[in-house]
Amino acid sequence: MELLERPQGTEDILPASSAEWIALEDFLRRTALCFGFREIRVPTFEKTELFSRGVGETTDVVQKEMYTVSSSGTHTFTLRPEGTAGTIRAVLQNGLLNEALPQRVYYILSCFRHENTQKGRLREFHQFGVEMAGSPNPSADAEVISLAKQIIDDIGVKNVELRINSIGCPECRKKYQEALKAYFQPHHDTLCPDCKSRLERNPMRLLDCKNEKCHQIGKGAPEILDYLCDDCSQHFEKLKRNLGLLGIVYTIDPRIVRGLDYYTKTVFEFVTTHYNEKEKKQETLTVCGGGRYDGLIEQLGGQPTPALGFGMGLERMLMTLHQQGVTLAEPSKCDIYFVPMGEKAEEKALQLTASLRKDGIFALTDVVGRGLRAQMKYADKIGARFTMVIGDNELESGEAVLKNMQTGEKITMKLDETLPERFADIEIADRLTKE
RNA sequence: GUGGGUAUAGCGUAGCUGGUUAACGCGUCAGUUUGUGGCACUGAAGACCGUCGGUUCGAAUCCGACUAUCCACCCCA
Repeated sequence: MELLERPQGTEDILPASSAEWIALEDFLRRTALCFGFREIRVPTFEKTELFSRGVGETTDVVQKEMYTVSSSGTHTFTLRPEGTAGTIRAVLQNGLLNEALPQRVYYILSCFRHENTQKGRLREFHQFGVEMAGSPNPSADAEVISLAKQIIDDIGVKNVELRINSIGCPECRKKYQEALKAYFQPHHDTLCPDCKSRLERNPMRLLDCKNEKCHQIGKGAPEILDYLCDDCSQHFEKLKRNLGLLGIVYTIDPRIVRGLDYYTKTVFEFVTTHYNEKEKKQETLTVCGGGRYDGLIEQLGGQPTPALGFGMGLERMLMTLHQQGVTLAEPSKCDIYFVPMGEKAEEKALQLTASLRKDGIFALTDVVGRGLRAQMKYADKIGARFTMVIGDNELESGEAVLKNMQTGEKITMKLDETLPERFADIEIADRLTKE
């Protein structure tokens, strides 16, 4: 039954949970709009070079996690491993930076990374993200962060911590990396093998090594914040001030370096903490990560333009909500189910169902040919809120009984063209009494 | 790429000191006389016991490999 096996790291979103995804997406769209962001939709795949140049040749994402296919032989294409590169490409290609700046766009899309899967880590996962281009000002950073913050708070995720850092501009980083090398060099022999190679390639990566020895050595390492140039330093100070004004609590985490090369200055993460009863330890999960990438647009061939953004993992958001006992939405239930008995009644039910549907009511009737009892059972199983039996008696009298499946209450109604309207009133009243 | 766990109907499980028709719960379908669902009862469908190979008279059960999946490292959303 290999055919029936889903590829590793992918998920089916079934009818039972799709309502929750829709609710989440609606919420994201509404909130993003309040901050002036409008939706952009870009292709699922792009030319491979866009990612290798945009995301960075040396990153793990580019080096070993991309799904790359060649088609015509002249180009190779890659399923997007993140949303920023393609979005910026579209913004540049379509001249969106010629509109009033800053340009604000958001996206909801799936990303693909060939990783080993585990909890909260998929090969196809969904991301909500925003990008703002055209402002070098730290208040732009604060605005983007406050959008993420508002989403996380309003949707009801708890135990979330905002961690910020500045990794400076390329100049400060160069100085810092030299300082790091100088610091770690004497410890070279005690470092783990990974870190030995990191020392040459990307010394900043040593800082978040989980190896105990490297970790200990790293504790005394110089911090990037001490190596920021005046401009970067002032930028970071103003960001902190703005966050304070917005009442946004944060911690400074000098070890956030982020895995994508395009970041400059501000980087941040929203991290959830969750106590795992089984393992008896605190687990953390990044649900949102982002930062400023002032060099990316130029790197991709546009006019030098400062920009920033974030990506938010939707599976991780839902997972965290579920761990915290929150459900965003329940699947829709049938409003009314018609139970016809006999051929004539079937015809009547068919017409009634159609007329209710035209009024936007979720109405069903038998399409299997079941008897009364079986139909009632079916209506019960699908959670129908009302049922109406139609047989010879009803056809003759032109009246039928509407039954509230939850309360058992019965109302006699005329089977004429006013039925949809009158049913809608009853249905709304029923909904209200429940809330 | 590295390390560990798991693999039996749609789902959750039992069976695992080898022994013939693989069991149970939930779910699905039909029925308990065409006039009202939830409860109960009856019955049915549904599993080549992850795959391949080995040991044996005999394998879901023991052994090996592979694959998938989960968890952790790495890294990230």
